[in-house]
Amino acid sequence: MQPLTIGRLAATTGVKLETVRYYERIELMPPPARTASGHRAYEQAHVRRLAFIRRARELGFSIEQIRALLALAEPSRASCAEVREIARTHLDDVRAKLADLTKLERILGATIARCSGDLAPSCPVLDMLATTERA
Amino acid sequence: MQPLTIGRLAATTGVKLETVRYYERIELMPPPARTASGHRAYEQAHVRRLAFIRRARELGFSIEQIRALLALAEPSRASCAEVREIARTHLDDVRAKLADLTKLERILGATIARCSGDLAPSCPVLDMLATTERA
DNA sequence: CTGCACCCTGTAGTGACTACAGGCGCAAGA
DNA sequence: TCTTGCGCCTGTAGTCACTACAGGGTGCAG
Repeated sequence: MQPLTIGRLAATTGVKLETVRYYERIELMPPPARTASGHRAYEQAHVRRLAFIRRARELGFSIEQIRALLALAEPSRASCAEVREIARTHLDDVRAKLADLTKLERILGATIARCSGDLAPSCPVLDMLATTERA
Repeated sequence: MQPLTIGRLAATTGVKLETVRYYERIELMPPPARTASGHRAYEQAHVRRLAFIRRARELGFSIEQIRALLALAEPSRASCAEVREIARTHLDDVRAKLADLTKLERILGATIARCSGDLAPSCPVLDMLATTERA
């Protein structure tokens, strides 16, 4: 298997080129071999690792969480419980955000619905934002 | 009406002291008068404006959106349509995030449910992350 | 050989704060 | 009177996860 350039790795995994370099800088990705001229040369293992990272980021895991997940995935995995713990913590975060956004959606939706958009004496949106503010 | 110190303004509106100074620096809040010794002295108008900002931030409006809302609220040219446009744009954002999070919640929830936490041959969470296909 | 896409490093910018560092002003307790 | 301690001041840097340059070098097709 031929090594890939950073551009090919980025295209293959759907991660931006600058982001790959960023992941290397923060030591989330291991530094690859270099060609004689200093270009990065990636192996298949890098593709797998970066794909894993991308998927986890899409699912909203933080970089630090991914670091932990990768560490747990590395050796002989008797650590499924720890993995589940990280995932459950993240799920709790997601559910909290979901609850906030749902409430928000209701408030904003109801307020905007009351707004005619015409030249009205007062604006329901501004009224909602300011019970005491006028000017 | 006595002017307030920055600490009192912060306590009254529930905005942190450093955040008040930050809002002044980015010109979201107008610079208040100063006492002889250089301490900030706030009027009632500042309290109203900061309360408006806080409410809007709670509802997830960006600083730039709030800047626009405040500009529209300033004179008596009640351009309710423009205000509604900003609010509707924000509502669209909220709904998009809501959809993403809902999907996420489903995937994470289902995956974790499949996880025993015991010593299993493979971990469903890691398997899901290692899978490139989109769910 | 001349373009031009690709790669390199390093730094700074994003949003919306938050956290110091290092100092001054002012009122109350010993 | 001293001192303690809080609250205020400025300015800078850190957070998170990138993203966007600036200013070059490399590699290959035409």
